[in-house]
Formats: sequence, structure tokens, C-alpha cells
Amino acid sequence: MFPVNEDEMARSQWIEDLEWVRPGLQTRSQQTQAKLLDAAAELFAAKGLAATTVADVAARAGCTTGALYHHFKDKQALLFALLQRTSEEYRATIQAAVDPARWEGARCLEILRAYLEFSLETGRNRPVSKGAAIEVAREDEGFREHLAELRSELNEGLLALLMARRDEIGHPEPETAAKFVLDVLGSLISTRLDELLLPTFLADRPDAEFVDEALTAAAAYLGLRTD
Amino acid sequence: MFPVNEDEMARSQWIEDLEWVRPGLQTRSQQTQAKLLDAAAELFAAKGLAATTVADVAARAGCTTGALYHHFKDKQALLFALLQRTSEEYRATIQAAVDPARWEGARCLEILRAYLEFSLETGRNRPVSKGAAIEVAREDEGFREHLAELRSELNEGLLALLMARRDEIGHPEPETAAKFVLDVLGSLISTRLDELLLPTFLADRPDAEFVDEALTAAAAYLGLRTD
DNA sequence: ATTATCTATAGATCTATAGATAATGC
DNA sequence: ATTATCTATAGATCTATAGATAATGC
Repeated sequence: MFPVNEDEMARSQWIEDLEWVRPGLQTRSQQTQAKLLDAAAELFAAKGLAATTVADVAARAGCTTGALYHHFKDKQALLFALLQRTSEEYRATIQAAVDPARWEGARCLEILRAYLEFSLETGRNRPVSKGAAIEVAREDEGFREHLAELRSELNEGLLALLMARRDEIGHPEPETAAKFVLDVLGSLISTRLDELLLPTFLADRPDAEFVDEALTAAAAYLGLRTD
Repeated sequence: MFPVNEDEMARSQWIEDLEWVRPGLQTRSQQTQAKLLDAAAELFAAKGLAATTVADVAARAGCTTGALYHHFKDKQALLFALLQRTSEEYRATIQAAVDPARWEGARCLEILRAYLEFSLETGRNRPVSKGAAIEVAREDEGFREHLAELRSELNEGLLALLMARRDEIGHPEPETAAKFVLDVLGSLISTRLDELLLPTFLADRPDAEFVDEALTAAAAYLGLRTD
């Protein structure tokens, strides 16, 4: 291929504490910031990053670009703050979801079903500026690592839940099989949520059928004992 | 949600014959057009659509914006022409790949292995401006339909190959099972090719291992007779 | 003679800032 | 008194065009 950047690759700009976001001392300030992030989330998801101007975001949030720039250093800072907020919500959700205490007494299939149903619902109802995230991930190593870490938290959490129930699994190599099943389910969910580029046979069937089909296949592959 | 367009949704601009591309009567002209499309493919894939200026494309193709605009009505025409060229190549590849004559005497597993290996190799070596395609697909119904048709040609072709070998399939509902397996393999490939947002357990294992694992799972689910 | 390319730039955005005005809370 | 917001606009891009120059092929 060819070099993306003429000069040397820029170092990661993704850091946990965003000093380019004004702390926001007044209540009003925090409300405006939240509104700006909400607006950015919707617009980036609907129109894409480049097609959304800072004026669009400000207008949708009910303020002006001047106010926007009071809160965020520049357009990228707005984007990063949005990605970070989304990230934090996502991480909290994951941690609650894979908490072993929450699933005491549950069987593998129950856990996997909840994973599928919850992922589909969340993916449907929350605007995610996937394109924007891809653009940042393409250029920012730090953000890529952050994403990998998040995903790993989910994957490893689910894996631990399954492994704690390894006596349910008939497959001769439970761990390898479980990892593969999690890869498959993750891929299926992601494809189903983003039908634009990759239509599937199951695309026009209802979610319930998709979930059942996926679970049946997972159970068969893992060799889950129905007891 | 909220309306993406203030006015009514624009009608599809994706049509098969692009009248906004100059026919190109001289040999030189066709070469320049090809170079411009090559340049656009590389730059859109590497930097994204919005971050690539028409001047970038022209420079990479070794000409100037003036020449570019001689060939293409505007930036969108360049993009559409690129998507169309890619599409045509893809369709030709698909048609050759799922031609029943080509697979005479082959077993299901052989076909599926070729599908996996070929998709991975192609996806790796050819720059695809996925982001650009997503942006067009988001706004253009006609292009979405076109994509669905392409994908369907691949899916249906593969399905026909498998169904012609339904005696190999032990699963009680061979067609349903085959469709599901094709969905799963398609999703896995797509995820593996685009690791940016969705890291998997198998991500850091070599392709060969990924392919074997996927095929083993497919064979188990379909209940493929090993003869 | 016609087609393709280049040079130079007008016009349209869009980002980001400076300076004025309004709201907050000690 | 400090923080937040608004108004107005300078400066930076980028698209697309007009008009001049160069290459092609009948």
C-alpha cells in the first residue's frame, strides 16, 4: 500500500482525562455539555462525522457555535468526549452484565440468550456514530487499544461465565469451543445490526427467530447438555 | 429518531449507466480515468471519503483537478463510478465462483473452504472504500438494493451448490441449516476483515487456524458426512 | 478539428476566534 | 466577579469552472 501520513505517525491523542473539555462549573454548563454530546451522537450517527458541522450540533443542542467552543477545544475534542462518554456507559453496562453474582444459578443458554437480546436491543435504540469511531480508530492507536480492552472485558467476562459452567459443555475442548462460539455470536450480532453492507438470509426474519437459530447452533456446537 | 433530510428524501442517484462519466474516446482518456479510479480507491480506503480532496485524487493519479472534472461531473460521480467498477468486478468474481460446472465433483467442505480463503485474501489485498460505500448506502435506496442483489447472488449461488449436495448434509432441515451456516461464515469473514471495532478471540491466530475452526464448526452444525 | 489537460481562481463552506452581552451564584 | 452564551467574522479549505495550452487521430 502507501503511507497514510506523510510525516511520522502522530502519537495517540486518546487519553482518559480530556483536558480539552472545560470542567463546567455551573449546573447550566453541564446541561449544555450533555445536550451538545447528545446532539453530536445523533447527528454523527445519522449523517456521519464529516457531513455534520459544528453549527449543526450547536443548533440541535439549542445553542450557538460560540457556546460549543466554550466547552470543547475543537471539533475533535467534541468527538473524543462523545466517544469517551459512550465508552464509559458501555463499560459500566458490561461490568454489570458479566458480574458472576448476577448469574448465579443460571445456565449457559440463559446467559447467551440475554447477551444476544440485550445486544440487539441496545444496538437498535442507541445512536452510535460507528463511522466516527472507525475514523478515530483508523488513526489512533490508543483508541484502538481502548476498544480492544472494552471488547475483551465483555468477551472474557462471558467466557468466565461459561467456564464456570463447563460441566454443561460436552465439547472435548470447552474453552476453545466457547471462545469460538463467542466470536460467532459477536459477529452475527454486529452483522445484523449493520445490514447496510452485508445482507444475510436471516435479515428479514424477526429478531426472535434469529436469536433462537443462533442459540440452537451454539448449543449444538458446544454440546450443551439439556440435562 | 429524527429526519435525516429536511425536505423529502432524494430519489436514488445510483443508476447502472453513469451519464455523468464522460465516455472517453481516446486511449489516453481511458487510461487517465482508470488511474483516477485507482487513486480514488486507494485514498478513500486509506483516509476516508471526506478527508480525501479531489486534488488529492488527481495528484495521486498524476493529473490535475481540471482533468478530473473533465472526466467526472463532480466528486460524487467519481465515487459512484468507483463503486460501480468495484461492483462489476465483484459480480464477475461471484459468478465465476459459484458456477456449478466449476465445482463438479467437489464436496461441501471444499467449496466452503475456498469461499473462506478467497474472501479473506481478496478482502486483505484489495482496497475497499467501505466507509464511502456505507455513506452512499445510508442515503441511496438504489445502491442498497444493488448491494443486496450482489450479496444475494453470492449467498444464493453458494446455497445452490450446497443444496446440490444435500445428501452430504445430516441436519434434519438441510436448507435452513445451510442458510444459517452461510450467514455465520459471512459474518465471521466480515468481522475478521474489519477488526477495528470488534476484536475477537481468534483475531491474533493465523488465517489458517481461523478457517479450520470455522469449517469444523460448519461441518458439525450441518452434520456433514465425512463419507 | 477534436479531445484532453493544465493554470488560475471565484464562490461556497466550515472551523475557530474576538469581543460584546447575559446569566449564575458567592 | 465569574462563568456561560451570543453575534459577527477572519482565515482556511475545498469544489467546481472558465479559458488557455497541449496532445491525439482522422
